[in-house]
Amino acid sequence: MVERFLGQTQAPIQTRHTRPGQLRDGCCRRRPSSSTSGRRDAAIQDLRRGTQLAELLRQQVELIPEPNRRDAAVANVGEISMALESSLSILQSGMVSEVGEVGMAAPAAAATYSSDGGTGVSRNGGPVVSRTRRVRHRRARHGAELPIIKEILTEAPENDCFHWRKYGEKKILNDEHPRLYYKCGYSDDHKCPAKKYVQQQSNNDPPLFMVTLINEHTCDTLFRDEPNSSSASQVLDFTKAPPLSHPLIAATPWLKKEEEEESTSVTLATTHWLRTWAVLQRPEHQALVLEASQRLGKYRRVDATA
DNA sequence: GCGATTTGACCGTC
DNA sequence: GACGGTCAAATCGC
Repeated sequence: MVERFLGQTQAPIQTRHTRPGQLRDGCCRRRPSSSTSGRRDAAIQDLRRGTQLAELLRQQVELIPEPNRRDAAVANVGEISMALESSLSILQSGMVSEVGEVGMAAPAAAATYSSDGGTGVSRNGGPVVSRTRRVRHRRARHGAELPIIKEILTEAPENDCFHWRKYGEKKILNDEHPRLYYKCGYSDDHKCPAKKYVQQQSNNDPPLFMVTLINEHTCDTLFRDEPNSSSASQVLDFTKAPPLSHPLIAATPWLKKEEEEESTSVTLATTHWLRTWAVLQRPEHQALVLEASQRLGKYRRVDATA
């Protein structure tokens, strides 16, 4: 029996437990729709397909024998997955609330949370109302503002492919759940400044967590090869990804200016996906993409004959 | 034995 | 003084 992917609910894809071959039949390209909701649905379908492909790619890069390059590649694919899931959240919520500065190296930019106590929407479509809370400016010990890279509402706060070490836990005033403090597992070895705070936001099943990421990782760049290295091809580098105005976006017919105000979230979400896709199209990544495609084709044939 | 986690104390900011 | 963030000793688990 061929399981349908598009017919699944909007529950998040549990990438950690997805095995090779689980990519569902039916995730073929959507047809552009003239309506805004149709375009939104189409974008959601594409993003889901992208998430499946990212998982497939992750399984491929995990076969890289060299631990350092493998970890860096897995981390980058994790960023892809986070970008896609964030984009899905945007589309399913119909609202966008960007927090902080987002660099090209971290395409999972958009969050479904506003730090002023606004509302978000869970990935299964239900509204998430965050309590009004006092938000203090986060400052480093010596008074400097901590750069918040992004805030993400997620059901899987651990699922970002980075190695974190917990260093504290604190009961926060007027919050039911404690805040957990993590720093990069390489903070000592490589002086990586990345940190993240995780706080449960709801008692839903599964619960939702607000993840606040502080500082960019520098540890993964240490693992990257030099530009002239012949072995650099298996490391995805988002710093070279095309800008938002890339022709790929302009060439997407269902993102024309009409109904612009309603298509903003579609555009943003699709931008993340197009950027991801454009990176994967780069020649140095073609070997991985080709292998993933071949495996995908094999699994589809298995599904089709099942 | 070693690395990760826990948790109370401490520190800086407001 | 209250609060959030971090430290570091104690503890846990493999």
